[in-house]
Amino acid sequence: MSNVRVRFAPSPTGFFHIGSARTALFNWLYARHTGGTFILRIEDTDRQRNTDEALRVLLEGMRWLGLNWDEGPEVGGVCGPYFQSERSAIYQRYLQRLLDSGRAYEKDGAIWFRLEGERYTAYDDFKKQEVEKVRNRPVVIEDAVRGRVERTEEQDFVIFRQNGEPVFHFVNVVDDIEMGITHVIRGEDHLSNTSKHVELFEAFGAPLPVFAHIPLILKESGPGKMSKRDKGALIEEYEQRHFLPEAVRNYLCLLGWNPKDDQEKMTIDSIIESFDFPGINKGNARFDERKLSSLNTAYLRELPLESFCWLARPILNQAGIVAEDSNEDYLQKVLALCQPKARSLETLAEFVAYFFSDTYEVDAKAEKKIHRDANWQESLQQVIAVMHAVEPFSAETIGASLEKAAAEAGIQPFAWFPLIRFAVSGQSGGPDLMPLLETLGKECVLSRLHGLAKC
RNA sequence: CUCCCGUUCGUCUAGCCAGGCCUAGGACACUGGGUUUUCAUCCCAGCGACAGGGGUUCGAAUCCCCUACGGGAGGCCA
Repeated sequence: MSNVRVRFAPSPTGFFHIGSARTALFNWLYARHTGGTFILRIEDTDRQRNTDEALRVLLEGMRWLGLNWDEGPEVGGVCGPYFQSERSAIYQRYLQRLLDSGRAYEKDGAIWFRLEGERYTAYDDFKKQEVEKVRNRPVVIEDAVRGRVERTEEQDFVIFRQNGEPVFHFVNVVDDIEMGITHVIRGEDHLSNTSKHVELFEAFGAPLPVFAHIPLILKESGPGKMSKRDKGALIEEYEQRHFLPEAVRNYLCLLGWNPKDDQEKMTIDSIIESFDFPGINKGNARFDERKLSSLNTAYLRELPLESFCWLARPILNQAGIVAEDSNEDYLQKVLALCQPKARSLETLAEFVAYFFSDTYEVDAKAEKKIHRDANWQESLQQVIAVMHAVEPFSAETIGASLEKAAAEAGIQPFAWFPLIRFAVSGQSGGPDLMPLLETLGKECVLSRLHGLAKC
């Protein structure tokens, strides 16, 4: 156990943003890498939007990604409470220290932090007004990701609002001091705030934590960082779309960090082992769902069949494809056939639909392809004749019969495959054809072949 | 407007700190082949980038400066 203490300090907003999730992930990884402590602290100083539901979404998202916390809500810890709304007494104590040392003062009913330095007034083109500024010494931030960063804070800032509530900068620093946070890992959008925070740490005479500002996640298309309204911005979305959490987590690791050895699909243990600040990039990373999907497919394919079935069953039930009390053996057989071919759990229902019902989508492209062969009707009749004769109706016997018939007709047996597949599934792709036919059964196969012949 | 950060294939990135090993490597996507009786995997190949300009140097993707572009911050939001 090292003395590293990191924290993820989200404000419950009702959704779990992918950028927040990645910040949580990096903190968690660093804690696990160093054998330190990962703390979850809820920054609920804000108004009405902090509801129980908002907290639930957050905690569920954390659990879904497998980010367990060592101190925080539900698990407690020595530095509690872990909700800022319950820490008022601590903030009052710290405020008193600043008041006593003359580093805080009241103005307009709010309490301000006083910077040290020579005061003057200047016109602020952003605020479009005259403001008091301070000729202050620059704050030096030794950032673990970006190196030395200098920034000068030049205006006093509010630390307690008129309504008596402390503001983010104040509570954030106080809690980090109180909780013994050693490393502050957060998004680059906080880099500019860091000078305020350093001023506060110093005013309290507290040692500075190591700061590590990680790059932001940019939206997939268009300018700017990912915002909650963008597609793919919320962790809940991936859960609902049945992405595998290991895949999402793996992808998130790669957004702004890499192990520098060309590895991409990695176990979480190997990521924990190699995760460190030098591997974190400085430039922002653009989100790319295609890459996430390819990772997701890779994870899906290597799931044990048992796990695959366990995940697939409720999805198919919910989609109305498979009844709750359906034939277990048949379902197992279908899923075993489909796992190596399916791209995602999200699309699994449509992928397997034709196994469970005679009404299923017909792929227009596949149909066009079939019709392109002028003799397709004739071929279909030949296939029907073959299928009629197959007994027993097993993958091996069907294959052998087709091969024999094809040889007699002087063609390659696989020339019929796309036609057969389309006739029984309406698709151009899918599981291995022979086992597929065996699984559907003779009656169903013949009926569908005849069905297509009538068209 | 001010301040801070960044900039290698379409995207994620390796290389940059310790300049020559870079005709810039990998992955996703895309295209074309091959394996597979179909489908999918898999394999091979192709496509494709050092933002621009100056400097330092025998030599720069790598060091320095400028410009451009991108991102962030500048709330009694977090």
